[in-house]
Amino acid sequence: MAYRSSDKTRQKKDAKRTAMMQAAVQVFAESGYHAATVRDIVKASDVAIGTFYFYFPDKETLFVHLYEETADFLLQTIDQAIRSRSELAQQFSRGIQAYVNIAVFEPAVVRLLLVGGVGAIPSLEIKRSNFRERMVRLWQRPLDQAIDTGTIPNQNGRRVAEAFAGAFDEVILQLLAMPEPDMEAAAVVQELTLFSLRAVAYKGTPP
Amino acid sequence: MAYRSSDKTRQKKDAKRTAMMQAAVQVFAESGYHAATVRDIVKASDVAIGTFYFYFPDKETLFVHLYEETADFLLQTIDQAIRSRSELAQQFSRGIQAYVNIAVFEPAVVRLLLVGGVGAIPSLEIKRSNFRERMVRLWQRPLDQAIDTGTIPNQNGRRVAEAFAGAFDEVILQLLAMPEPDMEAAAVVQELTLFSLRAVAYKGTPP
Amino acid sequence: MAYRSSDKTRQKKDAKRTAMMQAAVQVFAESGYHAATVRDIVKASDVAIGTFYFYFPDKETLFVHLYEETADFLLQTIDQAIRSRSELAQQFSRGIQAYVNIAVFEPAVVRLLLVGGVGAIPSLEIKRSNFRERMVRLWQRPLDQAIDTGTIPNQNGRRVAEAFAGAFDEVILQLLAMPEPDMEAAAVVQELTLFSLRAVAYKGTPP
Amino acid sequence: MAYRSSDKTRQKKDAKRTAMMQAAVQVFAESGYHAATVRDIVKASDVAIGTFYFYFPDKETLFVHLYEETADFLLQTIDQAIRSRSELAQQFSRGIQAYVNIAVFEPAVVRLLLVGGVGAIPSLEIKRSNFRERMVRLWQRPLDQAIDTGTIPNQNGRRVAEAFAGAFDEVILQLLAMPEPDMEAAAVVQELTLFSLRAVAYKGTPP
DNA sequence: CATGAATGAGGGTTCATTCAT
DNA sequence: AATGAATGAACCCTCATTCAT
Repeated sequence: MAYRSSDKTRQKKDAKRTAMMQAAVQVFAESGYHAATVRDIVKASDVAIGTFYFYFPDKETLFVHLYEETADFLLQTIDQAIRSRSELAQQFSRGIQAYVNIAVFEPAVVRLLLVGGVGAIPSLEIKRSNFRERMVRLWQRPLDQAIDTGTIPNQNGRRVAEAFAGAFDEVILQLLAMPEPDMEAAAVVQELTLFSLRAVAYKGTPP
Repeated sequence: MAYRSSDKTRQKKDAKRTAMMQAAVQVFAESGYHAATVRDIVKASDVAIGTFYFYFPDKETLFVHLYEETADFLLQTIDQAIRSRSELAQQFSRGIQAYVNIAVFEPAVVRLLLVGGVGAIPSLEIKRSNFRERMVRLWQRPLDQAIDTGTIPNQNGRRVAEAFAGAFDEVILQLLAMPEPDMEAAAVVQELTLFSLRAVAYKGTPP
Repeated sequence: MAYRSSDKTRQKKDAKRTAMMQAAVQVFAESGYHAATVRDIVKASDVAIGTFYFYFPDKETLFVHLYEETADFLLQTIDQAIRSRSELAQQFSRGIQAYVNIAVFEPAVVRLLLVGGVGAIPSLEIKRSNFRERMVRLWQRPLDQAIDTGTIPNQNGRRVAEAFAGAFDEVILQLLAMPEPDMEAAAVVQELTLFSLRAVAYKGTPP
Repeated sequence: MAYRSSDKTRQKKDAKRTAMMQAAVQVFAESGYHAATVRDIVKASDVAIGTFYFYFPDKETLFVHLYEETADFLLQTIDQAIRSRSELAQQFSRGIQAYVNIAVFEPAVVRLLLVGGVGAIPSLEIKRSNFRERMVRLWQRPLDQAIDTGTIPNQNGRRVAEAFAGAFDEVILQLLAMPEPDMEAAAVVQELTLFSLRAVAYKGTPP
């Protein structure tokens, strides 16, 4: 009694937790795991340091959680974009589009995944390689399908997918390093799409 | 006599210094900048901690210096390999070969550059983007030449070079994650070469 | 009506307060002052942390209060048992019996007094030495009387009482450390009684 | 070379370690484990906080080590005093004498053992009960011998030894609470000896 | 030159306490 | 009355760096 709990209170608490997590993503993305201090995060969230430990068990757990959540979000978003089409050229076009979109609108998400977690923690290394693996598989699936259906000539789908994963990451990171990433986004999407189609010796008409 | 003695001393000093730097490269590559402690480095060098500060001003300076030196070594080695040939296909083949070679024989060098310096230090960020920039230019030069001479169709040489840089890095990192990288090295070189030639719509005969 | 209502309220409030204090005694006895957290106490009382501070000003004050209250209870119970008899042997027998009873039925009370408050807080030190002092005096009174009446030979009543206080505490603590203290309780009472009577060179017939 | 190590340096280091441990004993004895902070200890040793961690792995380990070392010292000293004689009265006289001596000359040692470690740490609880156990056995040995040889009547040697252990502790703690413990020391020894001999119904001539 | 004892700023975390609801 | 989210002082500990020997 008293305190009509589980209604507005709970919502507010969840909102705050979410806000703190977003702030944490920014800070981790900016400085990387080690350089980012809990004090930095609470400063960015405008709360006291004790509040951090009210919402999260510790810095490491939060980071790993954020990393996984963010990885899932990125991978699922791209995956859905790819799966929304059945033609290879469309699949790449959409997938790259989705990736670039996230990079432009949520640059911290991409930075967290690509640079924030590097060399962070032993316990994260496995998550990281897991993320890389899933990223590679993301691009490998449409490739293998296209090889099966004869849309593209036979090739090492796995290795090509690795190359794509690395290529897209680098180009997107370079894009984010520019003063106005959104200006270039469309061009990047198109060029990467054509690049990838050429790289797999795709003979159909590009999108 | 005197100059010889001082010469020897100098040599000895340089030898120790070099040994410590090599140990440091290993440690930094292994753990990343923050997780690597000065104590780890001196332990690996089998000297006292004071000795470290006799040879190097501080951890950060050493790291930055190592990063630059290592970057120079990698870039120059690849660059020379590329410049040793004049035909695009050969240039890529040799360049990739050189990169893979370094990765297989000096994995710490590659790890230091690709992961050890990520999110390490603000003062390193500029060196890192510098390194990325030079890496991109490395591949862009032969591309632009080939475009100029009509060997390959017109395309955004810069962007394609970025994609290559990222692609090669990722594939090489994946190679290093395998149990016996040297077993796969030759295949990786060939596949990456073909990949890159297809990606630029090269019509000549592959090497 | 009004006074009854407020009466009920008062009763309810007191009941809750009492319940919390009992829970606190258990927690303090279990972990000691420092290791016991306010959160432990409210968890054991099944109330919110704010409620704790509604009933008690702070952790330290509660602990001191609990300590004093518990000390009073223990000392008075033993004292009454002693005063219920006029013969030395009976007095010791009854006093020891009372002490052992409390230990068996309210072990937390004994633990709180004997170990929970040790090295807890500067402000408690005086209460602790006070408790020890009263405990000593408890046993000293019948001793001095017996010396006065010639029941036992002359001796340093104070020092002997100190020895008894310490002896009883230790034996009782050892008893509480056993798996089933109540099994041994009767034997402990008898042995301690005989022990103490011998120690004061009592020549009458033991109880 | 340089630095004639393992001679003066090592001695100095050991001396400092010892000095810090003594300071730590004082601080732990004064405040108890939890209330004593590492900063208190280094302040008492007049060194920086890092120096503490150069010599000791952490607070807990040091405390446990100190506790064990101190316990061994106390128990062995008393044990030797007891074993130096073969007659019960002499054994108790000497043992008590040894205990009181330590209390007077090294009060912190006694305080650390009797109050400093109470409710400190789960990992210490076993050491504590171990210490109590050994303390009891210390007094039980001469008792059981005397019972065997018929020097004293049959009785529960274990329980009596517990009582003695508690009695001596309490009297000694009370002694240490006095303004000038050494003034009373001799009287305490004599009285406790007589007390214990009476308590076991010893009929020979007291020392 | 080389050593390693010594330093202390700063990081992660706990927990008694407050206060708006 | 009761709640529990929020606070921040203070704790333990690490590690880059210095300096007397």
